[in-house]
Amino acid sequence: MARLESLAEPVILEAGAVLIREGDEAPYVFNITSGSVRVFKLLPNGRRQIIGFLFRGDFLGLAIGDTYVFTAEAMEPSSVCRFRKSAFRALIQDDPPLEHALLNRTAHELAAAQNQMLLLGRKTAIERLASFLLDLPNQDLSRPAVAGHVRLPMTRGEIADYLGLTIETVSRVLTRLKAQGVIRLVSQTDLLVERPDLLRAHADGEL
Amino acid sequence: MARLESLAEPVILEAGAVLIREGDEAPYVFNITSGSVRVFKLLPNGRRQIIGFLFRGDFLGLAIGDTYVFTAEAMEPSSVCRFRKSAFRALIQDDPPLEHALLNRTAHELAAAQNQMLLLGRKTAIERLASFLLDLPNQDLSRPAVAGHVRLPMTRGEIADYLGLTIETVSRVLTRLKAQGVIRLVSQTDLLVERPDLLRAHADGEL
DNA sequence: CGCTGGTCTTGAGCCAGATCAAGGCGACCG
DNA sequence: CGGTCGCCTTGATCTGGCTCAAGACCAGCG
Repeated sequence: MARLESLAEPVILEAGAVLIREGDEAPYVFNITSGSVRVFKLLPNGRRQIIGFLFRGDFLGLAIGDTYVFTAEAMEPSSVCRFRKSAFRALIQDDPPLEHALLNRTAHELAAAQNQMLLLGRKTAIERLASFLLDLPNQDLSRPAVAGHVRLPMTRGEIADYLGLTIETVSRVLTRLKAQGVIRLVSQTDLLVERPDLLRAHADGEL
Repeated sequence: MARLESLAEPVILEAGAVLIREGDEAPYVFNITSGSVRVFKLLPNGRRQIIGFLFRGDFLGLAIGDTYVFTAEAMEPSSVCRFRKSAFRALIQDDPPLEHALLNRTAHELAAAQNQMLLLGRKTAIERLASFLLDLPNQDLSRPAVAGHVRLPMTRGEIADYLGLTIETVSRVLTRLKAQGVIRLVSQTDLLVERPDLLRAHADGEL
């Protein structure tokens, strides 16, 4: 880790800054030190699929090949550490524990991607939202975690593009969950899960 | 590799045999030596999402955790090599090149999963089929590869569950592509791509 | 051969979610 | 504080793909 740090170039990003552009040459690997990042792919006519949301500690750009296969943008003011890929590879080369940790992370990401494939291919809108709310890492480290409290650091549009829906459907389904007493909308970015059991049942497609 | 083989237990599977059952304890890792395997997840009411099709040489069951997170079944008479996970892990432990190769494979699988997320979340039925036909590894090793020839070793139902569609839609879209002169259906399991350019355009959502 | 069961195609109608359209609600700013 | 700009919500309508239904096409088998 100490050796990793010696290679790190810190970079400060403002909200909306492009970290990685799909199709560009891929000389860097990144590690997020603060803030949040959205990773997505685009179709020619502008349709967007968000692949994931990344937070402090997450790695980015590890994927193989000479060009990036997705775009990454800061969602808010953020900071990252940048490593030249060649140097990063060399470091991994003679640090088996590091490579092992990387394999572990990648395997976890793969499992998460497979869950998302199930969600995108076979779940209804309400099941997608329920799954999403349950999966959200309750990464609200600043304040004492209130039980059932969920922060949505992204916009409705980003949620929609992550879940393969439209903004309107996301909004309507949240309203529906509220009407059912499953959740309570505290503000646009905060909500309370009042019935975790029902939310779980929805997520698993049992209702 | 030689050491790998010393740990291998060969297993013969008939068509439809269950290799891995989601939720079961996960003591084994597998490598496919012949045939083909479908990997999928189920929702309580029977909806199925096929995560991938695996062929000779592919690894299976590497994912972390104590229980399998998906089901795997042989699609035809197949054979695999089985390794105890503990032994496999120990072997990896002191074989960095092997671990490196594994990381590489996993990273590739992750990239493929991300492409599939784009497909499932944002592509139309015709775009999904076009992408699928282009991605199919032309793994027809037995006969001299005819240019543009694609074999579909799986049923329409399996294609549907892989692409997040229904059997009927898969059938209709193939008929539509045929009517457009993009492909020709030679038999139920074989087709010819007559206009690769159009197929590519469809796959990228440009039509 | 004719039967049988599985798979595939095709048609008709329907519906969940998309699209189109109109406000509402803050947050920020001068 | 009034105005403006970005989101977000809500309503009305439309539609791509699903569902339901009926045959067609085999391959295997007695």
